[in-house]
Amino acid sequence: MWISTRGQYGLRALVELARETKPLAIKEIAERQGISGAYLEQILALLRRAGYIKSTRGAFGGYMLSKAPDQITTLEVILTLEGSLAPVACVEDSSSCNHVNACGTENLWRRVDATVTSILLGCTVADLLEEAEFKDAVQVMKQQEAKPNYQS
Amino acid sequence: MWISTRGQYGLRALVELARETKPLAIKEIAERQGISGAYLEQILALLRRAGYIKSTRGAFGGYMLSKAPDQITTLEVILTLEGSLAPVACVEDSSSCNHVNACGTENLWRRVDATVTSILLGCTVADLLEEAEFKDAVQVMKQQEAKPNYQS
DNA sequence: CTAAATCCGAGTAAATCAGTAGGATTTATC
DNA sequence: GATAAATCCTACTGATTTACTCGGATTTAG
Repeated sequence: MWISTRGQYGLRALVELARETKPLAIKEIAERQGISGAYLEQILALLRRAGYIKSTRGAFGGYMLSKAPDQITTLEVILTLEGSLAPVACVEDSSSCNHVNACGTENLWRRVDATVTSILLGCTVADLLEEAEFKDAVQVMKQQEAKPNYQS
Repeated sequence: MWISTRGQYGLRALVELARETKPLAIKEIAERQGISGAYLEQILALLRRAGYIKSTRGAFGGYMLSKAPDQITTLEVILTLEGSLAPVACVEDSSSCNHVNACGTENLWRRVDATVTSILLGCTVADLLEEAEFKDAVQVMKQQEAKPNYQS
């Protein structure tokens, strides 16, 4: 598990915010996700300072996205919350290598890094919301199946 | 940096072993890589117990690969040393999810996991050795370029 | 016998993770 | 203006992991 809960919770919180058009309170998001509100608060603070969300203080306050969901890539969010996604240090900073022999692993790690980066760059919060809403719809369909319609 | 030095050092040690046909001592590998011998020893113990290398004890002892380099994928080595490569917990164990709403991030993390896995599965120790030897050759060529040949 | 090597278990300083705790500030509503 | 509901901010903490170090037991070539 190399994406910490900070990144996961943050991304999922953005999806929840993308569902709404009015401010959503930490407490509400935390309940939907089944996680600690105080912890989520710290994560949302990072996302706010990075400009992805804006807050309304006071009663009936909460958070809203400050950009359109399709303008927020999962890459930037994860980089904001996790710092870096490089599999090994030398992918970020090639001076961090001190081995004597030529290292055969460099290309491998660069390829891994580039691929992960490209997947996350190609996936926005809007895409995640779409997936979540599709799952919601499937869930509703299954419930209706289980409950046969006596009216027909 | 989500691949720890345990995985990196272990993989690089295997490449060193793949260069040799006789036992190579920890001390020698550690010097070539510029890392701690006592730490490397623990890593090699894991690789030995997992069956990738065999040891010869006593004077003039050391380690050798116990399989052909092209029969050892980087995936199995990294899994042995790192435990798991799943980006998030629910990719390994779907019961570890407790959120209430549908989660839009599941497919994303599964895609990342599958892609990383496939890259590592498609790269063997032989491939890493080839890259290392290519770099060695380039290094030699550069040195000869810098030192013009007065005999011609 | 000795030197060189692996084998094995214990310990450890530092960093990170996943929170908890508590108080200050802001704001809508009564 | 008081109150309740919310964000804001900083500090602390227990558990785990990381990247080692250390010491000694065992094995083996010469």
